[in-house]
Amino acid sequence: MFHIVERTIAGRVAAFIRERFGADAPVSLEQPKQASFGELAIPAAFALARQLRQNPRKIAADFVAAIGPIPGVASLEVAGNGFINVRLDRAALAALMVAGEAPAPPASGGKIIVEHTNINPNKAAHIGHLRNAILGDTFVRMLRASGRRVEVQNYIDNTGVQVADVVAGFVHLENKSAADVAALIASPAVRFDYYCWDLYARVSSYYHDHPEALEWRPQALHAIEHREGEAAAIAALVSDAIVDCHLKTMLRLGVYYDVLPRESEILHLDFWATAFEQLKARQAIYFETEGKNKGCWVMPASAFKDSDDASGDSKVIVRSNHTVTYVGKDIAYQLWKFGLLGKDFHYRPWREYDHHTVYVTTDQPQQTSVSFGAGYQVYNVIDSRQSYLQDVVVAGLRALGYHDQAERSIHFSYEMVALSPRTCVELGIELSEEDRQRPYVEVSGRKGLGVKADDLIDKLIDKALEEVVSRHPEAPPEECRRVAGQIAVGALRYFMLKYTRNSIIAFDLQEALSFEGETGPYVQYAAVRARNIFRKLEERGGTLPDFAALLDKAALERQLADEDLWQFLLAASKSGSAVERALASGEPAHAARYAFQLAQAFSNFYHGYPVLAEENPERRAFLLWLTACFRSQLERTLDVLGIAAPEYM
RNA sequence: GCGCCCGUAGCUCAGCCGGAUAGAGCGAUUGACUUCGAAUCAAUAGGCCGGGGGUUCGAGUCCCUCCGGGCGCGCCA
Repeated sequence: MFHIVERTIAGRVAAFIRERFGADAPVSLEQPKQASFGELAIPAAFALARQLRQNPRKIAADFVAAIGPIPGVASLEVAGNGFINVRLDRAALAALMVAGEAPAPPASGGKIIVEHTNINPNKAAHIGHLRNAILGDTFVRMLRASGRRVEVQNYIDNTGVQVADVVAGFVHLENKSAADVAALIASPAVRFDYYCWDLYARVSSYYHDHPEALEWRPQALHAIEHREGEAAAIAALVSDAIVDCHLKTMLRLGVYYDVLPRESEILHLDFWATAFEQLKARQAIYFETEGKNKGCWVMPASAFKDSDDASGDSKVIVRSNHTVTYVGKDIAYQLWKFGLLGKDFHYRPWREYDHHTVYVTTDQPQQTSVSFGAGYQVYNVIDSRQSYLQDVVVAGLRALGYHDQAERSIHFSYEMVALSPRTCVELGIELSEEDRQRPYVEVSGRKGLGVKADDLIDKLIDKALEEVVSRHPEAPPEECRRVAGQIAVGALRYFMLKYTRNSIIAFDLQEALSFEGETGPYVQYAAVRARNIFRKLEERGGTLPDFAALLDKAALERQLADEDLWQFLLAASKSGSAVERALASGEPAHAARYAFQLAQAFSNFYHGYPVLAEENPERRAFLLWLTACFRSQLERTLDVLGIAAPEYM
C-alpha cells in the first residue's frame, strides 16, 4: 500500500518540477534517517540547486510554498540543508488499508526469461547449486509478485564433458552395459545421483593417475553427439535420471521450472549452423589465417573488451577442426531466447507437478502447441566466474546488430559458496595450515568433496524436527515432520538470500542450522505468533470485529496518534515497496532484509501490546486489525521469498 | 601482465542516484516467562568505513594511487 502512496507523491512532485522549473529531474524518494523527520524525504532540491545554481534550502522553501496539497500527505517541511520531509496523513493511509489491498494487476509487459539452476546432469546437486536456484527462483517470485510475465528455464547440458566422464566411468571402470545402468537407476536401494557423485570423483582421480585414460572422454563425447552405441544410451539414461533427481531436490525447496532446454536439441536441430550463418553474414566473426588461432573462426577482442588496443586475445568460436565452442552454442541459445534465431525447438511434457507441467525440448515434431523463448528480456543466473564468457555472448548479439537485446541480456551473477574452515573439518576435508587461517575455503573444485544439497536439507530437517518435537510432544509425527520441513527450507532459503549477490558465502553448518537471529525461522515464528492471536480468539469464543465499521477515519486518527503504533502500521504497509526496491536493485537480499525488519517490528508489537487483553473496544479492534495487517504482510513477503508460514512452531 | 569483485564493530554482513547523528545479526555483559508460546523482547559495551591524495556546499558511497585478499583471462565446459 505504501508504494502506491509513494508513487502518487513522486508523480505529483515530478509534474510540479516540470511545470515550475522546466526541469525533468527524476524524482526519487528516500527514507529519512530518523522517524521523527517524517515518513519520506524528497532530495530533489539538491539536484535542482546544481541545475539552477541556487541555494538548495531556498529552492526547497519555494517548493513547499508553491506545490499545494498532495493527496495522502499531511505536510511538507524543509529540513537540514534542503531536504523536504513528508509527513503522511496517517488516517488516510490506514483507511486505504482497511478498505483492502487493491487486487494485483494481471501480468503485463514483455515476457521475462529467467534461466537458473543449469546443473550438469551427471551427479547430485551441491550447495553452490542451491544458491543459484534459490536466487533465481526468488527473483522469479519477485517479478511475478510485481505483475511481470515470467518464463523459467533450466538449461540441461546433457552432451557435455561432465556427462561423458560419468559415462566413461560406467563403461571402463565398472564394465556396465546400458541395461546395468538402467537397473541401477530402477533399484530402490541405490541413490543414483549419489552413486554418480562418487563415480565422477573416481573417474577424475583415475584420470589424474592414468593420463592416458583421458582419451575415454573424446570417445564418449563423440558417441554421445552422434547418438551411437552403448555410450550414447548410457549417457541418455544418466542425464535423464539425474535431471529427475535435481528436479526432486529443487522441488523440496519449492523451486519450479517451465521448460528444460537441452544441449542435445541445440545440436540436432542445427541451432548453431543457423547462428553461424548470421555471424558470418554480419561479419561478427572472421576466419583467422595466421597466428596461434590459424584455421579458426574467431570474434575479435575489441568486440567484448573496452580497451581499443587490438592486442587483446580474440575468442575462438569455431575450432580448426570445425567443431563449435561452448560460447558459440551459447550465442545460438541466447538468440533463440530472444526469438532472433529463426528456429524453434519442439516440446513434450517432462514431468507433472501439483498443477504445473515442465516441458523438455525434443527434436521430433509434437502435437502439443506450447511455445517458449522469444522473450523481451533475459536474466541468466550464472556465477560470477563466468562473466567473461557472458560478456562474449552479449558481444555476439551486439555484433549482429541486436543492440537492444544485448542491453536486455542480464548476467545475474553471484559469488560462490565456499565452506568455513571448521565446517571443512566437520566434513572430514583435510586443510593446510594456510587454509585454516582463511575465512573460507573453496571446495567445489576438489572432486567428491563439498556438501550435497539433499544431505544439507536432511540435516536441517533433523535439527528442526528435534526442536519441533520438544515444543509439541503431543503432535502427530507426520505433522511435526511437515512443519520441520517448512522450517528447514525457510532456514536454508533465507540463509542463501540474506547476503547480497557479490558477497562470497562462507557456508557454516552451525550457522545455517541456527534458528535464531536474522534467519528464516525468526520470520516464520513472527507469522506463526500473529496467526496464533486469531486462533486464540476463536478458541475463546470471540469473533472478528467488523473492522470497516469500527475503524472509521476518526477512530484511525485517534489510534494512530500513538507514534509506536503508527510506526508499526507503516512497517506493515511497505511490502510492495520493498519488493519493488529489491527488483530495481536486482538484490533479493533487500526483500529478505525487509522480511526480517517486518518480523522484528511485529515481535516488538507483540510484546508491547497484549491484543486480546485490551478492554477498550475501539483500541482492541484496532490492535486486532493491525495484527491482521502484520500477518498478511508477513505471509505475503515470506511467499515472495519462497518460504512457507507454518501452522505452529 | 590485463580485466572484474571485495576490504565498514571481536566475527558475519547491510548501507537504495553522493545527503541529516554509519546500521543489523552473532558473540560478550545485564535484565524480562503466573500473560496472545522466551525459536522472543529490552538494555549496555564495541567504529580513523584498509592507507594516502583529489572532485564539492557535503564522500563509507565518485575519481586517482598504494596496500591486502579473491576470481577470471584455453581450439575445456
